[in-house]
Amino acid sequence: MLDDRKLAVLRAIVEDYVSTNEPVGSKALADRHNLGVSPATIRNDMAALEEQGYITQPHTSAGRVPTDKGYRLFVDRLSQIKPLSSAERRAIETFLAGAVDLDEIVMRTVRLLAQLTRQVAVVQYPSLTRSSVRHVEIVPLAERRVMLVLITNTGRVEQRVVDLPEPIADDRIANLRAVLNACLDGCGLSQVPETVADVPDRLPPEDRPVAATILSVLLETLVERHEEKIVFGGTANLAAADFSVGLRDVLEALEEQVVLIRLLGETGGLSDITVRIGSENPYSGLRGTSIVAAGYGSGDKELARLGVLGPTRMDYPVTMGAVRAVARYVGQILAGS
Amino acid sequence: MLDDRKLAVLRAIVEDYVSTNEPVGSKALADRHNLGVSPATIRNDMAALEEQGYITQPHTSAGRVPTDKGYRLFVDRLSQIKPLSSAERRAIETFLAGAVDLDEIVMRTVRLLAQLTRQVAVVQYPSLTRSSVRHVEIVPLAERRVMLVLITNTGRVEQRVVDLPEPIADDRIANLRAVLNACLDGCGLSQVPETVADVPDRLPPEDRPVAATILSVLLETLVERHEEKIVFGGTANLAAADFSVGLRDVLEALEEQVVLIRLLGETGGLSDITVRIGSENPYSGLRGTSIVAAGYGSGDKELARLGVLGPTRMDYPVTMGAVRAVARYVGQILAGS
DNA sequence: CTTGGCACTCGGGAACACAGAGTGCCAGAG
DNA sequence: CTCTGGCACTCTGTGTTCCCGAGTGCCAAG
Repeated sequence: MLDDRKLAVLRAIVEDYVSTNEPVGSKALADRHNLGVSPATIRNDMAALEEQGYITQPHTSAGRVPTDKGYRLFVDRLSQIKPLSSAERRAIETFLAGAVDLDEIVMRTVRLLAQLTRQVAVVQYPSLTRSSVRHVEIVPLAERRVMLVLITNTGRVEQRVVDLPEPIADDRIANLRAVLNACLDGCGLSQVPETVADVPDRLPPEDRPVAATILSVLLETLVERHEEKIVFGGTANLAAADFSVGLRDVLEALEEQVVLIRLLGETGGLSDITVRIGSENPYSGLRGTSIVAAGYGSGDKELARLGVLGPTRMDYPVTMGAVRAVARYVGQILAGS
Repeated sequence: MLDDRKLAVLRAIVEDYVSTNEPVGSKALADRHNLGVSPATIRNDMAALEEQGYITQPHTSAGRVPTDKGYRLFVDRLSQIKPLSSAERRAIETFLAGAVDLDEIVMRTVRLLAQLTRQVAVVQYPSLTRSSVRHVEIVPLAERRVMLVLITNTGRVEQRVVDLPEPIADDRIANLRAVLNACLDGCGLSQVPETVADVPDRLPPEDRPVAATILSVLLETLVERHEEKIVFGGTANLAAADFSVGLRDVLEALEEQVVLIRLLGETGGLSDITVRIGSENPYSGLRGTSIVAAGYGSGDKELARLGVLGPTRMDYPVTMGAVRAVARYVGQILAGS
């Protein structure tokens, strides 16, 4: 059905279209790639490719443009991920290494990705549900008010102010803190609900009401914050792409946390790269855009995802290379801190 | 030089141009506003206004458009800040009241402002330098590693991992924490450097090296984070405005923290509203945009600033009203938490 | 199966004309 | 001195027409 030459033609079309942003015709193809056949032959192949929905012409007698299906085939079978240059690798490394805390790691990652790919970058904070507890701190603020701080092994910090039902002395707080930490240290966040069930039993009866209040806030924090935290940057690159049409929709989508999270998608393997092309992705405002995403994590556990978003007409091999590389480095940095 | 009628004409031009986005001519003015004079008279006034640089014509024989100088006069002398409707007030109140921590307050404020003004919203986190210490926490992570957590009276939390020169037992950490908190509690962040100078003296000699390390990181955090944290949102509104030209520049400016901070500008009084119109603002990429900003804070102290950014052709009275209202409510919320 | 030739189609730019909105100026009235 | 109506002038934006060129599909021959 699709012999090797037809595939080569499709590849050539995608490459040319990506680099020139103009519909590509049979003559130009024959000139720029040495396919060893004449334009007429290419035209026949193109007719076949169009027949099967891999390419299309914007109007009669213009060149051909890849369809989403065409890009899909290209990504799956016709392209190889392009590794970064060693200069780029070094740049990533030094740039990320300068970060002092999680916020800064994430922020720098966004900038890095955006700059490297000239696209919009999207980075998810290490997921709460997949992290574990490193420490729980209870800080007295006023007689009947404490701040609850939860620190995860990924460096993420959640804090909440808690109003207590009754005043409580500092030493009782200290005890509560010790018990909590004893129970929870190293506990996976998803196990926290079961684990804390034991806590009241280990406390003197008079502390239990206060503990209950604090624990309920703790659980609430976990549940409520189940919605993942996510940031993006590099929107200026959108304006540079010829986008204009639909730009508004894209910006709107980016500001919708929910859409953004679904966009990054479910996890594949840790260094699997997910590509969603145009209409494949789950939000109609993003019909003209593709998403290239990957998971990152330390060790072999995926903590969260990151990726870029750009016009379907993007340089997939290069973009995928950049996303993969950044994901790996972020994983390393997180593991080391 | 500028009699009342000329000012009325200018006001009418600004209002019409803002609402229609088309150069406004003498006839249209005479029709839509009852100025009581004929178009010819208005033409004479317009000639005078143009002479003095308040309005301009895009090309010969088009209507007039206000210049930056014209908007300035309008804002300073011809307009009154328009208060929000009570429905809007209620909406603000309930929306902001639902926030559980500082991050969420800021995030919601951004959304609120963006939605209310249909413009890009910019909100600065309560400034570190103008806050004071509520609590310092030192959390042991490993034998020679602790996490330093700094909580401010505005609810802001800064954390840093510190590698220690030598192992240290938990009870010594506890002592250090107690001393630190005793010294720093309630201390304005800008006074911290002097205040911590005493700390080593109050510690047993063997703890001093460790304390020195921790203190240096603490000071570093204060200095380094002197750069203020700032977020924005509502960029989709930019695309909706006819912007197109220069949009790229605007997006770039928004992603530059430094530019953004200077944009919000120095503090005036607490409920003073600052307006920067077009070329008045300090960044060339923003020639076509205006910034409306205000300080917010609890009590009478300004903690930080917030505002919106939009095309110079914006509805200043309404925008200023929204910014002022939001700033006040945010102040209240912060004071209450 | 490939190739060169050929007629056909269509989009986009250039040239042009035209209507409409708006101006500036002037002379006369209040 | 100020306001007004009239008038000639000057633009821009839009619609029309025309033409070129790129690119195609098809066909017959190698």
